[in-house]
Amino acid sequence: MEAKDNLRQLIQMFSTFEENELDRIENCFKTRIFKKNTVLLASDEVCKTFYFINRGCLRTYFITKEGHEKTRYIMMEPSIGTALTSFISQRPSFEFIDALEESEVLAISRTDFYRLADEIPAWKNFYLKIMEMAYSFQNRKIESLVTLSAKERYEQLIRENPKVVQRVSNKILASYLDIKQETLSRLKSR
Amino acid sequence: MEAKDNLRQLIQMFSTFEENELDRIENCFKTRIFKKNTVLLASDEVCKTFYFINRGCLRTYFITKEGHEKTRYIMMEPSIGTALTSFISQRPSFEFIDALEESEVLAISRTDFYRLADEIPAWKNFYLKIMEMAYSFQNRKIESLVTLSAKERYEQLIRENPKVVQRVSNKILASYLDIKQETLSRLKSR
DNA sequence: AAAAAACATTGACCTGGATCAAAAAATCAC
DNA sequence: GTGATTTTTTGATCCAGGTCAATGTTTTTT
Repeated sequence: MEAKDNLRQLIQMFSTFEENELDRIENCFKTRIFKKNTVLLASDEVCKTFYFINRGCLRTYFITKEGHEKTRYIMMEPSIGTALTSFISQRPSFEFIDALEESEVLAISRTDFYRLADEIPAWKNFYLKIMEMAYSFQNRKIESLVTLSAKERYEQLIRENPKVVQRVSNKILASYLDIKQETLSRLKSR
Repeated sequence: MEAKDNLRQLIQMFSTFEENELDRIENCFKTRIFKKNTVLLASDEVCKTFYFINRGCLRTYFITKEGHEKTRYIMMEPSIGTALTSFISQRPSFEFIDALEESEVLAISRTDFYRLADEIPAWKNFYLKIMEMAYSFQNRKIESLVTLSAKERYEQLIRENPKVVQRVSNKILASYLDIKQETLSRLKSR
């Protein structure tokens, strides 16, 4: 099956698995399809699912007390992710997850995810790698926020993630870059 | 020995160890004392050490192309840390580590750190917990940067980490909060 | 304890990006 | 396909926090 093959391929980039471990892991994932704009996790809910995106695009974001959306992370196929803070702590999430396009994902429950971590050492390494990457990603984001202008952040995104710029609306891109939609529009015309 | 007892106490807050494991771990750490302003890691060096701060205060920071310091993290006793991105990847660090006060630390080499992770499951869990915490911390920092004003970030720091505000110079605090020293000075007088 | 260096404060001024408002263009729903 | 909703663009204005410069104050060095 197409989606599960893609999953196998991706997780093997992070850690080394036996065939039977891959079978075991694969069986924990269930296919789900979400229509555009579906909310997979609302704020105040506890995040109990980890996603592999096989087709489409999800994002995590939160809403400020002034009512503005701030996008933390955009997941475009093939990739993985979830509302990590809540997934880890099992406290209510301040983040939302929603689908920016119709998306086909493979989902694993937190219970299964952690069971795998206890029972398959390579899966614990996989988890560790994910955390390392997530950390580095956030670190990089802070670096961009504190050293680059709005325009430079936009140019960096075009350079490093042109697919996202092509497929995602300016409204969402702006919220990802932490600038206003109006500003982004002006940046592009300059 | 005082410092090593403090180390034992701290790591047991993250994971559960046997006595003999603790002995083993403890033996990997060497005591070092750094004078104020000592640079423990310069940018472009590869970070090969992880620190437990038993007394004093270290920080990680980087320098922008305009020559401004940006402080990422302040470690005040008792705590742990290092220039994580380089420590993980073993690529040259863009971050520096230096001592904000005369500090007594226990240091473990990356080689020993990873050997322990392979040989003591509880240490791998410890590492995972650290990564989870580091991730959450960075996430929180981004949230503060994108939702709070300079004044609100300063007030949050006073609220959540008053010790740091007392012991660290305004120059460093400002670079931690991503504001200018002059602005911080004005905030305080308002 | 004096000189030097680093740090903190205060003032005047400037600017990148936000805000508010309204029109134009694209997308969606039936 | 057409009306409704959402997104994008453009204009006018504002302001938090930066910059530059000068003066105090504290810390370090000798």
